[in-house]
Amino acid sequence: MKKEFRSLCPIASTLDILGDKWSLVLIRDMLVREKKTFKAFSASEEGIATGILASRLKLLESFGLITKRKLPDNKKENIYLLTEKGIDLAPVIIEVTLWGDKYMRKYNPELKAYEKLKTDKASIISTLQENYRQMVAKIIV
Amino acid sequence: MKKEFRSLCPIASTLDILGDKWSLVLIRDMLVREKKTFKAFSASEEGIATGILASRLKLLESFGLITKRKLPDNKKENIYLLTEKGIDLAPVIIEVTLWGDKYMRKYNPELKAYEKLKTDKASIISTLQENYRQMVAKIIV
DNA sequence: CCGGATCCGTTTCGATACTG
DNA sequence: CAGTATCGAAACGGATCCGG
Repeated sequence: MKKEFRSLCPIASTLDILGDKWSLVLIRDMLVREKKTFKAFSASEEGIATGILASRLKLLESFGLITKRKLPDNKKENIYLLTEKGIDLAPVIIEVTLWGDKYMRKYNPELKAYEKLKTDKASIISTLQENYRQMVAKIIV
Repeated sequence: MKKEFRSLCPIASTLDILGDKWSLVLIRDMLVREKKTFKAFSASEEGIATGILASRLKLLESFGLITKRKLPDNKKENIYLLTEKGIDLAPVIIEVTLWGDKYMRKYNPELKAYEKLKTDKASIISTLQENYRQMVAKIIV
């Protein structure tokens, strides 16, 4: 197993998308916290500047991880939604979260939920993804 | 489950370490490809500049993800090894790899190994980590 | 040679102000 | 409210240089 595996993991091209401070935060905001608007992202606790936010949303859209649309009944507000490609990043987000919980625990106030997350990883990921899909379905009719 | 989960995932602080183009590439090089020297990292297919490499290694060391040491029998060569904290990033690397395989497949020449990886994720991660620990044990005696 | 520091032009970031 | 404009600060990346 080991040898063949060494030539794998060509993650560099993937990190062109994920390898920055904001992309994963935005995707987590969408998937876990169900944020959808420029305003909501902008108000994120981590404090992203509007210029960076705009460029990051554009990048994510260009890579097909999110879509941008206006609702028919609301002309002024843009809605950003994850595509399946973006929703599929849930496992990455969960693993990063778990690692952060283990080694940067000072930033984490809620331990119980993490225990559950660790033991029930797969089902929680599926639930998270399914919930998001249903929310999207309700929005775009 | 959903509501309590929303306040979680404070990944921003974690992304101060992981959220850049090179950190995860270096950790993958160490863990999966067993690279250990400045020279080896420098020769990585992705082409990192020496200045960036030096600063990145220093950063990873300062966060306790890697250690730097000289072997007693070789005074000129520095050896960089992952700590447990770094080895524990294996799940993240695997998930990023799998996502990249699914959505950036043009960069991936070996599909069979990925199928195995997908179905056998947990055991492959353990094996990978255990192999690395044994290699480290052999080196530092 | 190897590890890594330094210099320098270019790119990107981040905060704030501003516009439709 | 959704972004763009601007500008100083920081980071990048390539090349080169230096000590052991």
